[in-house]
Amino acid sequence: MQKKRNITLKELAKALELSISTVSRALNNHPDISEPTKEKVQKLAEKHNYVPNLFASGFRSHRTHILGVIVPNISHYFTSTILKGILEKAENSGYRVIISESKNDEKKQSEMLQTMMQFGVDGILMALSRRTKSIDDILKIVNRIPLVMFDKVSGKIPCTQVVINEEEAAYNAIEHLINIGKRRIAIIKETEGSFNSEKRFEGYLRALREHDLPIDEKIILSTEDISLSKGRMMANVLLSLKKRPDAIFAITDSAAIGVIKALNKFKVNIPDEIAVVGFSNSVNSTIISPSLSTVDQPGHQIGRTAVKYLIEEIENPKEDLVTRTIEIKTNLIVRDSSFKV
Amino acid sequence: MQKKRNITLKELAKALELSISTVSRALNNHPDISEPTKEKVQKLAEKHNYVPNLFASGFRSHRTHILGVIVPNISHYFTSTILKGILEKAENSGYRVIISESKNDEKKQSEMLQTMMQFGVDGILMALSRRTKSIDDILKIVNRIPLVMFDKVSGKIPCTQVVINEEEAAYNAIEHLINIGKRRIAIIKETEGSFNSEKRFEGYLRALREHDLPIDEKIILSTEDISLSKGRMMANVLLSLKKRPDAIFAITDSAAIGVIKALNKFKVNIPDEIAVVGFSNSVNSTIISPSLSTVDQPGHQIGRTAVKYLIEEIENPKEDLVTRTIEIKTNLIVRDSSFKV
DNA sequence: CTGAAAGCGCTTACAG
DNA sequence: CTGAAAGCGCTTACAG
Repeated sequence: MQKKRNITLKELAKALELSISTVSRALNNHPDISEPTKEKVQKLAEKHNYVPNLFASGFRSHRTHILGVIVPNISHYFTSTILKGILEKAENSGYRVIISESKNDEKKQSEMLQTMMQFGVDGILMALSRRTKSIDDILKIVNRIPLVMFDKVSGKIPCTQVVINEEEAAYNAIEHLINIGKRRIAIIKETEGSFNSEKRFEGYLRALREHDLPIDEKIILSTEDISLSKGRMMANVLLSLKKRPDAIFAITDSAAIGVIKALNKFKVNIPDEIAVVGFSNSVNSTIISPSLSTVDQPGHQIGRTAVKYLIEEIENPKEDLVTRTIEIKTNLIVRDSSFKV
Repeated sequence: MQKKRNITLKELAKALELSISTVSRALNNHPDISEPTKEKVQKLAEKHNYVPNLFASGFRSHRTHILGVIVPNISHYFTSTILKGILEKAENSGYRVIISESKNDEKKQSEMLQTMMQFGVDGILMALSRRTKSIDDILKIVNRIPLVMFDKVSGKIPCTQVVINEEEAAYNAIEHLINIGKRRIAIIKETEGSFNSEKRFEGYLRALREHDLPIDEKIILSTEDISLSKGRMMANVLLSLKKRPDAIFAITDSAAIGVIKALNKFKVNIPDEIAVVGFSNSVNSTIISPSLSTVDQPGHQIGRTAVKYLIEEIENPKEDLVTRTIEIKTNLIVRDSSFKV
């Protein structure tokens, strides 16, 4: 099929017996152009459904108005709410967004960065893939175009980082458990110390310390990839202890849900015998029974904020690279799994 | 900060005392160029971290290698699995993907189409937003660049459409309920006849008819926006009937989960008293208790397939526009909510 | 095997 | 108020 090409400035100019420059200016509402000319041009442009070729103008002006986004997994619910925020803010600011999945694969992540550069994106937003060992490729990027990181970040990369108050959020969750009378609180975290897992663990430790509760290695469990089935397994481990915990804090909702499933199976009363708190406020937390207390992470706001800072850096380039951390506040949502013991 | 610009062909040419043409050819592995020259060029390019400016080359060749994707809601789980498939297949085929949300807003959808055109995407993938009244804007697009629709489609748009076997899937679900001994099967569908809702309803009707079961308007419920809370409400309505149904088929998982929640609340035994079947196989369907029987929609495959056809049309332009429907098979997943009565 | 030159569609400093 | 011309970075038909 002979796809109709978009009409160009040149063709409009010819039809109007004007120069390309004049047509271009008329369309951009340049003050130099007379009203009658503007009208004439704009009318014809409309009639022919003229759409400027952004590739040409972007190419000319060294600006593409495209932002690149790299996330580990697009179908992770929390990630998708961040993306929502990113899309919304970007579109409202006149930017378009190219999204890529790194699939938690470091090599893939580097490739993505590379192609994003090739496409001449104006800036990059990214969440680190799990187990990113080498940040060399990222450091190279940082020197070339603005980069803003979110969620999974690294303090070693000099750029703006938008994160939640991980440590404090965990602290509040543990304090809540203490307030409802719990004294022996287990934690399920990640083996490999990711930024997020470590911060949450720190919050856990601080809460226990500040409330003069003992820290017991036996109820500090770590797992490689934290998931529903791992949560279930860890719960079984905890149930088999001589001194069972009276609360379990899992650093992700899916693990917490696994915990609840295991407790339900063994008819352990939640929250009386063992309370459970998760992290994320994913949809599932209201589906499971009893409903899960969890930390609400405002993904939408994280996305919007990250875009805001990125565009700021694109439009006002700074002299030096600095690590700047923006913390987004979270809320603990108390549901049945930890409600008044 | 003085961001380092990418090095250009011109600069490479100058450094090597070669012409731009030669450098370009060497980099593209053109057979005309001698081995020593190629090596020399490629070595220097690598050293300077040369990345071709795809904007320039795309602009030159009228091809951007960017696909536009428009979906109603990115954080809908099923959608995100489709996007996963789209991203994967596109990237493997050398295309990048721009994603936009229409938010089920028709005006937004038209705007998105417009900007996608401006960005010179090579083709568009889209799922219709709910309640799209006018398809004029879409018909205009179809004449200009390849368009492939998926999931929420319209028979009125002449293009390739990738959908699941909606009617058959619903038929199979109902037949399964009949096979486990159910005779009075209710359905919860949408008021405004979306393509998907209508097809599923047709499957429901055909199954009842072919098994000589009566069709009773009282247990055919419709709701505006089908959601968990609406599912709950509809279940309450059904429970209040003199002649209760012995099974409920909800055309979405979220509604089905609402149904289960309501039944649990009234201590109705699932599936003995009332069996429940949903549609989508969302994560939630394994979290709810009892676990939900549901139709698995292979989102990943839908996404991959849609991209496959789109690229085919981009690379081999056809003379005429035809409506072509590709059906992806689904599987009924039987879980506790409808297991052996 | 290599180079000079045109051109993709647009913007903008310069000239009048 | 309008136009001619350069140039963004690349590819490619043409020439040698």
